[in-house]
Amino acid sequence: MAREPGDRRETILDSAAILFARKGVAATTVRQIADDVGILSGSLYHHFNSKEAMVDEILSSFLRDLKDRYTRVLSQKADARILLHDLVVASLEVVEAHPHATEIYQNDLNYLLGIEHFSYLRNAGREVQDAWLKVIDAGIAEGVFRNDLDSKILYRLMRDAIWLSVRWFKPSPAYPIAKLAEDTTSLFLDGLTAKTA
Amino acid sequence: MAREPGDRRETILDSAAILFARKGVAATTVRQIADDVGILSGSLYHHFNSKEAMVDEILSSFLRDLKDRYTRVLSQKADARILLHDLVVASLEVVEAHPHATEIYQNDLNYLLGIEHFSYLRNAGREVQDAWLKVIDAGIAEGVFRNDLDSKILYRLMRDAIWLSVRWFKPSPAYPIAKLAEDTTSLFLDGLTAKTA
DNA sequence: GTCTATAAACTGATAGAC
DNA sequence: GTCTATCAGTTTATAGAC
Repeated sequence: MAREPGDRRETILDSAAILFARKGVAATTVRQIADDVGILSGSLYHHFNSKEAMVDEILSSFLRDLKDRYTRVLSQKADARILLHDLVVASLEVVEAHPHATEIYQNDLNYLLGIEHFSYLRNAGREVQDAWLKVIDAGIAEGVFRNDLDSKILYRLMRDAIWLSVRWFKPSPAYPIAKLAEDTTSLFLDGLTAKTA
Repeated sequence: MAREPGDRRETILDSAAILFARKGVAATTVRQIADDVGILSGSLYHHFNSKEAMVDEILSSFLRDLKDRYTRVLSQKADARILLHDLVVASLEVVEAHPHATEIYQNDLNYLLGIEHFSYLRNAGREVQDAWLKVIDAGIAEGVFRNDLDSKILYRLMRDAIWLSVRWFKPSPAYPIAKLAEDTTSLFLDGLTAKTA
């Protein structure tokens, strides 16, 4: 098993992401990251310019993946119900692929937005919103979705329910990610009320 | 307008709560709190034993209020649909009454649970969950709610959507908190799909 | 690529004057 | 109740040896 170049960087980023997600970026010290990797804190600066740079790299790859998947979903021609379902699936797949980055984004966004360098996160959030609003508004226009609820409010309610699943959902053979996507979509599309058959 | 005793404590807690909510507990320094109040950091320790003690007081009054309101809701005899609606209303009223505490709880729970003193927050979360599960499970048993979705998953999806509204919802005359409660309940009970009348 | 050593700034908190 | 002054510990980050 030959080690690739850049392997070391990845090891460090993995440790950092786990710690950032568990205790928050501000409360995680470079010493703790170095301890976890098994080196001294000064050595981290051979690989990264700063603690911020580590956060940046973690969040960037997360957002890149998210944007790609959303673009793929929106490129389909399909019923708004299908597209909404596919956005849920795409989101949950990103949660699965980047659980720590997702948690950092959810927990520390306010803190990061206070740092000049991370102001680009505001645009990222806006692009995600645009994707959802496109689908929701199309559904309303087609008469597939109700028109008595504000689409931005619908988006925000669904967004938070979906992304915060990173805090509690652990996929298992009995309840895999695909099943959570089905159940979440079903709840949002059809509601909790029992069918009076 | 006579100043009550304890007024000063409240002033400090208000500043602290706003800063904790905006940047996170770990990233907020006692100096920043003191600056915001208009005193020096050492003077804070005449009113509080530690930074933790401030967080503790902010979260305690938040959780006390929440628990009281949930108890009042559950003491009613009513249809599960009504009780679910009332839990939503109670939650959003607590968000409105304690916006900063709500945000601190949502953003910094992981960090706080890492501090020995805040382990009681785990129980608080469990009690909230119990209240919701009681209502959801009763609704399923009565046949009012669907029985094909796991009640714990339903709870978590609704919980995160409701509580995270603290991050974006600002009540206005045109869209007051009661309206958000109606819309949220309506989405969860009836879903997004248009009625085919 | 890691370590040694350390700088420079910042942190929560304390003691005692006023 | 606030300020002055300060402590002891911690923080991110750097310079240079190995």
